Amino acid sequence: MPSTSFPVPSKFPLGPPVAVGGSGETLGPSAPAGGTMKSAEEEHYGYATPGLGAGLPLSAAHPSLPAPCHDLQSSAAGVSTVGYGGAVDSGPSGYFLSSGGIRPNGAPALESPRIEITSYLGLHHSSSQFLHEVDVEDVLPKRSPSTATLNLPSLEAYRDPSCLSPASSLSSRSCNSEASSYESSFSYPYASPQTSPWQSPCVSPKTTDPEEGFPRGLGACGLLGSPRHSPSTSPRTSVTEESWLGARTSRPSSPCNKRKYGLNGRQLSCSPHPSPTPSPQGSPRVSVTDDTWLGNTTQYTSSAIVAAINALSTDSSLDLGDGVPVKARKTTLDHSPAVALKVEPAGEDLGTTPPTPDFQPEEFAAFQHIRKGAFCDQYLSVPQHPYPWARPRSPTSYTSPSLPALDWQLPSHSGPYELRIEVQPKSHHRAHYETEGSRGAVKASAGGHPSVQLHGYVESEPLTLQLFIGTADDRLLRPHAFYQVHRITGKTVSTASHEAVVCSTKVLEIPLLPENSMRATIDCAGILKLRNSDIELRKGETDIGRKNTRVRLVFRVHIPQPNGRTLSLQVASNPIECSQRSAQELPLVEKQSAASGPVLGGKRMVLSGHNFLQDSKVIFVEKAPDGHHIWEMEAKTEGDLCKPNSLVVEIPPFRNQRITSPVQVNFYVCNGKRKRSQYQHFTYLPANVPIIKTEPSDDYEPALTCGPMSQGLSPLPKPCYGQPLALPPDPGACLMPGFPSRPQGSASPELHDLSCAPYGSATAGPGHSPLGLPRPVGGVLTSQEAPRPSGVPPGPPQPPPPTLLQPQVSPTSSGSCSPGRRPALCPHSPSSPLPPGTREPTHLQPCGPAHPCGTGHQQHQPLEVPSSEPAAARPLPPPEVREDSNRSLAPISITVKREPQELDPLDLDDVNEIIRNDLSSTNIHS
DNA sequence: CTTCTGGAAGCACCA
DNA sequence: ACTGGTGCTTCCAGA
Repeated sequence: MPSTSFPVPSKFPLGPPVAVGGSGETLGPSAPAGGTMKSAEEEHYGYATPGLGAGLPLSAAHPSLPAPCHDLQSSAAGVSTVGYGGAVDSGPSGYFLSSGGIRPNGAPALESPRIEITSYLGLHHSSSQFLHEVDVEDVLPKRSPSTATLNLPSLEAYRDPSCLSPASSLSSRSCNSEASSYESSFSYPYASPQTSPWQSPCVSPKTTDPEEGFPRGLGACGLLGSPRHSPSTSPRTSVTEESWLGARTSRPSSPCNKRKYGLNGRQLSCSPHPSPTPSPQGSPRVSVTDDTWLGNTTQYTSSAIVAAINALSTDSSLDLGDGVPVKARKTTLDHSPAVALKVEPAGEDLGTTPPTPDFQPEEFAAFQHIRKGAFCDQYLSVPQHPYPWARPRSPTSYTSPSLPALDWQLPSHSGPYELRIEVQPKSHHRAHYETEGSRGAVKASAGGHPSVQLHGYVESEPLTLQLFIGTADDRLLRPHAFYQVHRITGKTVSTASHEAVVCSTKVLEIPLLPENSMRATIDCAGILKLRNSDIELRKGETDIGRKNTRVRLVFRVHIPQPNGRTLSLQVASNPIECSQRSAQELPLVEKQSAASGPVLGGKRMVLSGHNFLQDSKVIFVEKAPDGHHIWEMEAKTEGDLCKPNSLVVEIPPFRNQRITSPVQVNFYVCNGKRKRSQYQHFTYLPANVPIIKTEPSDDYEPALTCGPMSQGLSPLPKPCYGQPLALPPDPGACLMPGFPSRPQGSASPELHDLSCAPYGSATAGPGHSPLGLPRPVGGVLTSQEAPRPSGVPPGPPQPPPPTLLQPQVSPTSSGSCSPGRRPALCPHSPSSPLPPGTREPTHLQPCGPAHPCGTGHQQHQPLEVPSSEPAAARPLPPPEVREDSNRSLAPISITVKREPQELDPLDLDDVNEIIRNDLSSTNIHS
């Protein structure tokens, strides 16, 4: 493990800043050793950690918001502060406020003690949890300062101890542990309190911890964010807190019983104890649970209530909040109880997290520590880890503070820079469970390993490439709740890496060195599968794990800018099927020869992928915003040409030959009742599409639906959500420091729109997620929030008033963590499937406010507001953008271009009428 | 001996 | 309520 520590530390610019602040402080207090290291780091970096913490401000605002993560992110953004060091901007205050109680003090306060409470498995009840939280908060303050840093880590570690034991593979554990510790500190920023807990655990325990930690952590973000709805049910409901805990516990327990629902349900998790099996873990989990519990219980009172309310108000939010948030929140909230309450309502998650933000890193750390510590403590109190590597890490960890939340959609290129995946990973990679040994690093389809390169960077300063496991569904890209990146070490691994935890999401940090042309070979990243039962129980988790087995590798790089800001770029790989069974049976479309075609159909399209059968069927589907299928048509396939890896289909004519603007539909390959590929995007172009289309709006709509996805070629073009590339809502997002960009007015409105539409539809239809964002409390957010959000689409179904919007936005951002919330921005590329990676802000277009952005699912898509993005982001990207570019700029026009091909010069008049009708209709709908 | 894998058994859930 | 098909996890065993 330690080995991992690379020399790099210094190299990673980011790390230092972030980590430093939080970690350093925290460490110092609690663990001498660790502390020292961190402190050292901090010194080097000189961040203002505290300030950074401030970055969080947003979060504070968000409090209401659900996702802690968001908070973090948002906060960062909001703060705009300095990139790394970030200053804090006013944000902090905001945070505090928002956090309400959060106050720094409070936050830290988390009372580790509470942890003890943990015991309370029985608590199940949320109420109890809240209570805990409260307590914690109270406690925190006290400790926060001193203990916080070090202690937490230690605590966590200790807690995790349980984890430790459990853990299985060294690599992971070791990594985790190490990383985790650091991470935790770092993470704060991002992660909100939530994170912390996780992290801490992870960290400390070293080995095992990691896993546990992640899951939990994941839960926070992932849960929130993701919501898959899909499947249906979502277990999580009840448990939020518990779930977190449970999750943790459960794993360990795995042995025991997996899921007994009864068990799970609650306590069982507690069962975590049970988990013990996993030995270490068991306890750890327990602890965790405890934590959660505690948190819950304590805070419960107020927060619980609030949460409940919130939940009611906003579904998605709720979940989020519920999940991890609770604790986190609580903790954070704790700081300011009153506030907390408020927050919670809004978005639990947010609230929680945010609070943290406020606090200085230290505080966060404290929180985390506390939590962790609490948990851990109770269980184990092991000394923290050695920090040897700690320092090194710290550099890496930097990210946290002001960096954009992991669920933020960021562009892959901006100005002269472009982050590109030179070698895509294989479409299948069997993830390993914690109970199994590692299944190795993700490989490239052609052998070797994926590789990523940052183009356009001419500085001599090394950067850190972040890697985390993201979702691959139609929705916006976000950390995957059920999968975590797993650090692979060993003789076969040539790339140095270090694990960090951000918002409960494990992030692998890999050095990008100028001497290597800023290129990194990803041979150190495996994929860990978390048990569905563990994750679904999380408070905030809305996604379900069943059949949610596709992921994408998400790479990020944060480039310091002369103006003190940080430009963040992100690119996501093609989807990777991680299920053994699915990989063997489900058809997978990796590429399609055409992303769009005339409404008349008749053209052939070649699909390449896996598991195609002679009798495979290709079904084209048009979905309404609410998710209903408006039209379904089986395409003719050429059996003769069908091969396991390729399928030739004849594009069927669209139901409406008179469309005036491109219409995005989906199609999938079906090998049987339950053996369907993911939806792929396809855009029907008007037969005549004269350029008439003038109205962007029209175009947009269509585009929205799918557009984004197209970027890449990605096989998966998922519909709207596509996330793939989504852009960041705002470019600004990209820039860490000042989120100023965000503020950009226009954006916000748009966002709102998006959010509204998307969310609404999203939720409605597919069911997904929970977008519901809490509205948050817009008020709460205040200015701070506004900034950040830009990217994020607001969750709320309906757009709030302008003012609110911003706030919401921010919340959303914060919410990013939360599933529902994710930003809606989407690139417009209409149909074309964008590669995941690509996304540019610019590309994004705002969806009409009203529009449901596209089809139901797509709604999420949002739109983006290019303008909103900060200059940095904005810079359009270089040509590379590809499809996106087209989209981006003028979605409409672009579309138009396409159309021409097929269009006939038909009757413009008719066309115009149609357009008008469409518009009017759309407006109405909207 | 450890790690990486492929295969599959068992159990629980979904239709 | 029952049953078959699926999907998720855990185990086993070979390389």
